[in-house]
Amino acid sequence: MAAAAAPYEQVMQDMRKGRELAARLQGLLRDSPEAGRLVDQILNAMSRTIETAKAAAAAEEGSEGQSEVTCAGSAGGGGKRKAAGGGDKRSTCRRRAQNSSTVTVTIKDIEDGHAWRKYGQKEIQNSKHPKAYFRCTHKYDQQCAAQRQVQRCDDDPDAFRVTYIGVHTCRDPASVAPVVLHSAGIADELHAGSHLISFAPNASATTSGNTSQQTDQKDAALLAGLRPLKLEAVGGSGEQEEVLSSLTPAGSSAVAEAMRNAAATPGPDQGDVTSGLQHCYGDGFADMAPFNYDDDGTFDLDDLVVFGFDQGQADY
DNA sequence: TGTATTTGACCTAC
DNA sequence: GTAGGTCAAATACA
Repeated sequence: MAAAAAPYEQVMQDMRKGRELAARLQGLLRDSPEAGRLVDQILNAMSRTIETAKAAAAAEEGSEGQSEVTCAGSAGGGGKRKAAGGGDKRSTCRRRAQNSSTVTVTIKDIEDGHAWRKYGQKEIQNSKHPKAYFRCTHKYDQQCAAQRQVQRCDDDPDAFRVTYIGVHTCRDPASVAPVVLHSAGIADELHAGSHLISFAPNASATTSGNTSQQTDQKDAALLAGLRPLKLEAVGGSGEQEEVLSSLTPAGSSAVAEAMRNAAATPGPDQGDVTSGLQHCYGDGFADMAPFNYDDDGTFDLDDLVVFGFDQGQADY
């Protein structure tokens, strides 16, 4: 327990900073591009917070130290699964509700500026809507263990219940913002590998061919007011009611455009921006809740609903 | 042609 | 035994 004291201090420090930044952001969000920079700072602070918390939790957990959700490289190469031998490699990897930070939030817009790759979808018992499973696009090239599960709310079709598992450790070239973090003191504390959201309209100064090409086109679609999230209603057969797909790195710039064109676009005006925060804050705040972050510890980002949280060490 | 998504099957936790 | 989570071949798309 003594070992957790230092991380706890760090946690509290970061969270206070997050709250302060959030308060500032509220005032700026309306029409200032500086909101973008603040968002970036908040994301990084939260990311650090979560990592610190995880470290503390791991220390307490002792031997249960592995906090990542998945085993890197277990599926990267390919090869048939019915694999031979007998020993299933995944048996050690696949755990339900693993000991990693797991946060569930309810948001209206699931766009969060990260590149997600859908790897599965499942009908869930007692739920009208299927649950979609996403992992970070950079799971294999950067060993980023972040995952999320998205399910449309039964009672509010406009809302999504998003479960974030793990924290991004990747540095998405399509998401890295050309935003200069020049705020005194703050930028220095930010470290590489944390969340970065681009608020630049053309963040396609990337060299990875696949994303640049697709990003351009999806940005174009986004500029036309479309969301990167595609919802396909599949009525009739009743097999699936909807499919969540196509979250792309382009989303980050979509947010920027949504901000810029908020007045002119009938779409999700600032909601897009706050929704990015929603998950961010949901991640951070909910994660920190067990650390007694604050009595009334709300960020006043009113759209955020912390639906619930599970500590990584929760017994399952 | 390369990449992302879909989807059925498989595997594990409960 | 069932439900949830993941894999990977097939397919779609840009």
